[in-house]
Amino acid sequence: MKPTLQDVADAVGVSRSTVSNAYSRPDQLSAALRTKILDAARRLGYSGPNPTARSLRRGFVGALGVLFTSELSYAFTDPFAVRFLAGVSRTAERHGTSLLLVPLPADRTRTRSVVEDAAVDGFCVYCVGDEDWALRVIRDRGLPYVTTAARPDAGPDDRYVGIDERAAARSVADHVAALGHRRVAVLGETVLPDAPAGPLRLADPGAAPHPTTRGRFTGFADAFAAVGVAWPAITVLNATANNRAAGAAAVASVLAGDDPPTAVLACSDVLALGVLDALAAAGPRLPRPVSVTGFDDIAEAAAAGLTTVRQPAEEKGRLAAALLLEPPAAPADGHLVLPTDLVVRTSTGPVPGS
Amino acid sequence: MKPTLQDVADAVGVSRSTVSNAYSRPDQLSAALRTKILDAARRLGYSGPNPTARSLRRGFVGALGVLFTSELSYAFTDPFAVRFLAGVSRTAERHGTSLLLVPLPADRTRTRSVVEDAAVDGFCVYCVGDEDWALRVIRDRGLPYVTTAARPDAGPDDRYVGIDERAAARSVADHVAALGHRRVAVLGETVLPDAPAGPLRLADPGAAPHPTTRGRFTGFADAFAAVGVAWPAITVLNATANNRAAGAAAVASVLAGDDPPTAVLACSDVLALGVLDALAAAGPRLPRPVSVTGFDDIAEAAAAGLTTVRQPAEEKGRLAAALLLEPPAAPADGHLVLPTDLVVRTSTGPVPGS
DNA sequence: TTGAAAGCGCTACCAT
DNA sequence: ATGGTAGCGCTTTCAA
Repeated sequence: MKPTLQDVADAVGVSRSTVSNAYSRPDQLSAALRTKILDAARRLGYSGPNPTARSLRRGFVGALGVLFTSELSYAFTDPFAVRFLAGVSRTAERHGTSLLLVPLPADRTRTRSVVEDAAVDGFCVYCVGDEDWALRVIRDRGLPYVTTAARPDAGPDDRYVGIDERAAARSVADHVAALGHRRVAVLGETVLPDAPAGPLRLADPGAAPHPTTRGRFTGFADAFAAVGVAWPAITVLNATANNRAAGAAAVASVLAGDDPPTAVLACSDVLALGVLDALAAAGPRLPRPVSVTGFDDIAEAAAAGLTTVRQPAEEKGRLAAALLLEPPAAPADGHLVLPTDLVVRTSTGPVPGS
Repeated sequence: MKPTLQDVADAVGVSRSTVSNAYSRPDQLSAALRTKILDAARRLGYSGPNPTARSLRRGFVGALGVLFTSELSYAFTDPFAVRFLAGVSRTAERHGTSLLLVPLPADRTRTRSVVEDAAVDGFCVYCVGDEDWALRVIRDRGLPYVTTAARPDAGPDDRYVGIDERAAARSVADHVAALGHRRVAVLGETVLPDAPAGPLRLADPGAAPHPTTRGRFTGFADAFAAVGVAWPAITVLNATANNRAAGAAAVASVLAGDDPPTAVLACSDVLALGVLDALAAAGPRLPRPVSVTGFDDIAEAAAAGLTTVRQPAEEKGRLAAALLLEPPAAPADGHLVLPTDLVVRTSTGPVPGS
């Protein structure tokens, strides 16, 4: 049996409070007594107060939950997510706070979920897809949280650190439109639940259930509407996951068709890189070059010459954690809207023959 | 005040045990009563048992600690570390286990450390540098743990999942030696504590304090000894961190010298990529091309044409977690030695003029 | 500077 | 199927 604080107290002949103080409030007892206690502890094999018991008693844990509403391994697979986490971890480190990465089980019917059982003082929720369920649990638990995007069901206590999705998307779409592109496709991930890879009917950009996709599609639509291209004339492409292969799969059929778009605007860089892969694979069979844009500006984007919108990934993570860990950092309304930049590289060019 | 389980029990007029069962052991009470309890809970705003109290009572937490003996953000910055984590998270996910990433404070003198306070059931320790202190804490706490390398101070209970560092290093060094290289440099990170960037005196490869560096240097030495190049004839280069820039900085001075080595063998791909950067920067000033090798085979290695040793990064993480979460997975001796492969690309070639 | 008392919120065992 | 009892290991008033 592991010894407890009580055992140490007994061994030294003092009370539990004193042993507790020896660990947690060294200034509350004489140095001599403290040494004596610590020595006895070492001798008995007592390694300090039990963290769980301590948390229970104190009422807080010293850990921040990080929730990815997707497979947990996504967090380490997607370059943007990794940089976000790097930012979160930087803030956490400064505070000596641990990070609890919580896997969201595919099976939500399990009686008790990991989110309900997470011993944390708050949550950073990285929004990808359908996190409403998890957010409800977090709210019910009364835990503070920060999301990476404005939520449609946001309450007054909701904090987030995001970007102006619509304006950012518009900036890159304006660039594409200015190059003369009129036959274009937009590409998002899980545009509609359970949709297959490839073209999709979407009545209007606001019909995309996920807020991020909705915001970006709306920005794309704004830009093209301004040059006379109405939404129905735009091809909507669906990817079944946010990765390169899924991006390639999503455009495959339209690239194989006989009148492919002259530009594809993707909702993320990884999807856009997938489009570039598909283009390379289709190669000489294509009637003309296709412009491609991404979103995020991950490291790989530069190497690939991808035109994209840069958003400050690490900063987003740093601030998300700071909103929780450094309350004064939070502005009155709890929102932080970060700047974005259009980054023009070689993946976009004028419409062939225009 | 948040309601407690007791409040719900009072409201429904049952005992605490019954409410507890409603959440944790649904089969222990009638469906009707359970529904009634859950409804009352919702009405009162009770969101389920307090995770901390539950852990205290049950004696386990349902979380695995992951310890990086370095800045926590290193975990998300180094490509190899990220893939390792992806593997860990995959196993964790399968078990519905959370991952607690604990930051190791630079300041180890703080009375109580995050390692002592981490509420976890075990630890995956990613070895980089000086983790002895942290390992002692973990052992003292009596927690099971797995490291990513054999530890010199390993006890009988120590489990690890690693590779044969020495043999792996030898395989790539043999390749370099076979190409005729005799004037070579080896490059490691923090070869000696607090050493500056650049050349270093190291009496013999076994003198490197860090086990991984020691193993790899020894393998390099083996290969060159076999072709008549003794250790003292090999230049030892030190990088002050495991990243590209540090790799470049480490070789800068020897590249600027008038008799640079014909090959540089690095202990990691990121370091090797840094050497490639330095080579590119030195460019035409160099008397002859320099062969470079890495270690790990991260994604960037392929793009850069880097000759390296592949080790299964994700697998390492997956198995490390499995050793903890699936005890039967652990072989009797608690070790798992994973295979490695020499991957020859374009960064190595025959000695010029040989 | 030290100690006694009073729980933190829950679950598991054993009865009924 | 349900309830009573007895802590899990600790910290924090408060009084001495």
